[in-house]
Amino acid sequence: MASTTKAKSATAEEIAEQLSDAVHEHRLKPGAKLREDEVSDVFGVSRTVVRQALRAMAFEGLLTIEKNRGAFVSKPTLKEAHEVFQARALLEPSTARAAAERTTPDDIALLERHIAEEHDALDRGQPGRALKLSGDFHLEIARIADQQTIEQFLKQLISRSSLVIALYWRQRSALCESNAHHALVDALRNHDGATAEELMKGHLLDIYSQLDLREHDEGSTSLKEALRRS
Amino acid sequence: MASTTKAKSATAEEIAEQLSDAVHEHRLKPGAKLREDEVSDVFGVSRTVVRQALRAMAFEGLLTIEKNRGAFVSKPTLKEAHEVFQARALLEPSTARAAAERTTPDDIALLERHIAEEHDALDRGQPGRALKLSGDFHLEIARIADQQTIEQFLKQLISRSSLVIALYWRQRSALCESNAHHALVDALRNHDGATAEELMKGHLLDIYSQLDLREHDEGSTSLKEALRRS
DNA sequence: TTGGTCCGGATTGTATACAATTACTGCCGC
DNA sequence: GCGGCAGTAATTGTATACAATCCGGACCAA
Repeated sequence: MASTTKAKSATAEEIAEQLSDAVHEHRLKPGAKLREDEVSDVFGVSRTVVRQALRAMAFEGLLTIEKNRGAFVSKPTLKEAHEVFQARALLEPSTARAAAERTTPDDIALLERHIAEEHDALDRGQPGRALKLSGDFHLEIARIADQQTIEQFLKQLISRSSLVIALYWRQRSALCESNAHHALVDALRNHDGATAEELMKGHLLDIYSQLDLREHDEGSTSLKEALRRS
Repeated sequence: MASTTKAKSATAEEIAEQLSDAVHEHRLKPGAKLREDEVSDVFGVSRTVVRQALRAMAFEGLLTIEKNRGAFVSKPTLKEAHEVFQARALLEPSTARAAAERTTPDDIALLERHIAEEHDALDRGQPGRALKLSGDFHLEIARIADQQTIEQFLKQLISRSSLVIALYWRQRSALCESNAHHALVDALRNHDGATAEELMKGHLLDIYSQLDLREHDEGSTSLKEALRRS
């Protein structure tokens, strides 16, 4: 599963982060199962630590743990997909406004480096990594706003957004959001809170509108799962 | 700690819920330590299950787990206190508006029963229980709005609010919020989203303004802890 | 073939044993 | 009395052993 069989002896946080990255970059796709002793082999720790990591990820919404069955990468429903972006629409614009009033030159430099990395990843044909960086960009804004609580929620929402994108993204349109991020940085640099708020609102709507939200059959697995839950 | 030494063999979720109730009702106060084998004795399960419960509570912000030291009921800082109510101000008014459009007569009956219980608890001299019910009232509104994601966040925010209130509530003013809740129910019954939103906004500001947010020394323990972190 | 049942293997859930770390007490020197 | 130091008890962190549950295939009967 992972690129290289990694080093031994890791903490639960490190395991969770590496697995989270894999999910964010769509190397682990929704529905994939994570067996405990498989993960424990890869990371060279006991199942005890692995279970900590998996449960932590479940709490963030990345995994869904079914009792006696195991941990699976979550498959957000259409309803959950809507809810995620509704919640983001409530939290992020105000946060962007607050961030604009506190942005320092260092922050600007960091954000611009971030965008550059994002472009770089796209050029190298690593869309998964670009997507993860794009999510981190949004997180960075919450950090600048110095709102740890909201940042924490946003982390979960962005994680779930990544799953939503994996499931419902329209293939035809490439991710053209880099421009939106650049405009946001401009607003932040100018301490223009109102514009930052509006840009963020529009940016979220833009992503939202690029999702395919129609009801559709989910392939063979959904039938089995539907029966299981009967 | 608990009222009666409870029955044996409970699940992690049950343990977390009972402990959470104790925190919400201020029977477990911020700073209190929860030892693993003590809890495991009370509930008649092994430490393994207890640790699951404690970690789950830590994710919700109720507990803070310090490595090799144990789990303590969280003591939100002033900054965190502000952040909690800022986040609630972003989430709850819109949610109340959404709820107003979906409220059913059954929901109204439920909410009114809820308020009655709240008054009852106050009359019986159980302010802790009244506070918990008050928090559940807010959660109920998110449920009516059919926003599970926001409901989940709100659960955490209300938990933390309970801790904030335990630490920063001005003793002099009794909790007079019951009227606010009643007015909200009226707005919901009339499907008056705009009014519900405004009432919720005002209600949150009301609670917020009743907190004592000045900087102040935190007593003897903070010194020891400050030294520990040096 | 279809349907059902039973059994074996695989996987997760729980308890326990052990290691690592911390806190505490008592003692000593000053 | 005060501050440092050591040894021990107490507590948490991790690994492992065992129990419970689930999945899948074999087998049999209709």
